[in-house]
Amino acid sequence: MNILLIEDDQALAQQVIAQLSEQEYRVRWLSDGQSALHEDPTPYALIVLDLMLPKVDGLDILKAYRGRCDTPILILSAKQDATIKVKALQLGADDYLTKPFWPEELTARIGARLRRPILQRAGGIEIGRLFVDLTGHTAKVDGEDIRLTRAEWDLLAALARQAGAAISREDLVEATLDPSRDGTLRTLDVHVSRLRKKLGPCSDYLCTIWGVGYRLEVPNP
Amino acid sequence: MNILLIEDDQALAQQVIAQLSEQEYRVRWLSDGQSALHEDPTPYALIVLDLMLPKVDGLDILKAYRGRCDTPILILSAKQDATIKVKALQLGADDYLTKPFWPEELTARIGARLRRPILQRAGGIEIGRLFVDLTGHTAKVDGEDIRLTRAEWDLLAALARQAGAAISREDLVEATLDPSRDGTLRTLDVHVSRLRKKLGPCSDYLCTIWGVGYRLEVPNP
DNA sequence: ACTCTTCTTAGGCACTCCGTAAGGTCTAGA
DNA sequence: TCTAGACCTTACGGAGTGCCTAAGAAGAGT
Repeated sequence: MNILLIEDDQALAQQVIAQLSEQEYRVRWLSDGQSALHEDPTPYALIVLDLMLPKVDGLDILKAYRGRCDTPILILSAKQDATIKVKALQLGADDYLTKPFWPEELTARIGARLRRPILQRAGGIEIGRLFVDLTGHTAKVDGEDIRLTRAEWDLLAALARQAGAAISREDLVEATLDPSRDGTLRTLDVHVSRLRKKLGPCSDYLCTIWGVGYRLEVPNP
Repeated sequence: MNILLIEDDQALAQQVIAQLSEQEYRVRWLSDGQSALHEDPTPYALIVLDLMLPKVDGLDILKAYRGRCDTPILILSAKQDATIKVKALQLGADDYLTKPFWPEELTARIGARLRRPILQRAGGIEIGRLFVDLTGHTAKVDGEDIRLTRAEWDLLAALARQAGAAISREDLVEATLDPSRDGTLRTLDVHVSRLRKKLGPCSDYLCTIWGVGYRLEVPNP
C-alpha cells in the first residue's frame, strides 16, 4: 500500500511516516506544494494532505488531484474553522483531521478508509478544465458532463488520444466520419464547429492549424 | 437516500434531521439503543450513531451492525478520548465526529461518504442506490431485492462488472443472449427496456450511448 | 398435458444524428 | 490592399437508431 504524504512540518512528517511504516504502509513524502502539484497521484492508494503549505494553497492541490484521480484524500490542518472543513469535504476530500492529533487516530482513519476497496475505474485524459474518459465514452468540462454525439465523440477522442499533437484533417475524417457514407472535409468542419460549441469554455483548446488540421491542448495565456 | 439516525438527545436529533432533510436525505430516527439493535440496517445508505446511549453501549450496536452489513457508519460522540476513536474506527466505523459540532460539518462528511457512486463492497458492487451481488446473483434497489430473469440478470451483471465503462451492443448481445440461438440487436432492446422498468428509480443509471451501446453509472444531478 | 414464465421476433413510432448546401469570415501571400 | 482559398457557421431533410407494445415460440414446473 503506497501512501502519499504532503506536509511541510518535518518533525510531524517523520512522526507520521514512522507510524505508518509500522502498519506496513510505504510512504512517499513531499514537503512543498510545488512538487505536489507536479506529482502524479494515481499510483497511490491514499493521499494525506496538509492544507497549510508555504506558497501553494492546499485546496488548490486538492482540486488538481480530484480532477486527475479518484484516490481517497485525507486532509490535515490546524484550522478548526468549520467552513474550511466543509469546503474541503465538498471539494472532494474524504476526511479531515485537525491538528494536534494522535498518530493512532490518523492510522485508524486511514485504515478505515482503505478497508473498503474502491472499484478501479479506468482513468481518462485531463486537458486543463477538460476531462475525457475513453472507456466510459464521456467528457466533462469543469466536472460537468457534456452530451456528445457519436461523431463528435470520435473526433474528440481522436484528438485527446494524441493531445498536443497536430492531426491532419484527412486523418480526422477517417477517424470520425461514418465509413458507410462518404463524408467530405466540409462535413468535418461542421463537427468541429458543433464540438467547439459544446466544449463551451474549453472551445479554445481545439485549435486550428492552418493548412494542416487540428490540435487539442491548453492554450497559453 | 435513506439515513438511519440513532441519537437519544431529542433536540440534537431534530436539528440533525432538519439539516439532512434540506439535503434531500430521508431520515429515520431511533432514540434508544434497544430499538436500534432490532433495526435492520441494510436498507439504509448510511448510519449516524451516537455512542453515548442509555442502557446500551453504542459500540455494541456498531459491532452488531458490522456483522450484518457493510453500510457506512458515522459515529457521534462527546468523548474526545483518542483511544475510543481508534477503537470505534477499528471496529468498522467509517468516521468519527466529536460533539459539539456544526451541523454543516456533519452533512459535509455524510456527503463526502456517499459521493463515491461506485463502490466495490464485500460480495458485490454498489452503484448509488443500486447494489449488484455478482456471487449471489441478486440485485437490490434501496435495499429491496428485485426479481430479474436470467437474461436481465446477465445484462445487468455484464454492465456492473465494468461499471462506468461503455459496452457495445454487440458485446452485450454476446454476454446476455442465449448462445444456442442467434439473438438480434433488437432482442437486446427489449431486455434493456424491461430491465430499466425493474430498476425503477435507478433506471436512469442505465444510460444509452448513441451508436455505441450502454453504460451503467450514477448520472450527474 | 397443461400452465406459467421467459425469450424472441416483428412492427410502428419518435427521436437523434449526419451529411449537404449556402453564405459568411478569416488567413496568407502577392 | 486585394484576392483566392481555407475555414466557420447555420439551417434543413433524410436516414438511421433506439424504444415500446404486442404476439408467437420455447422451456420449466406441476
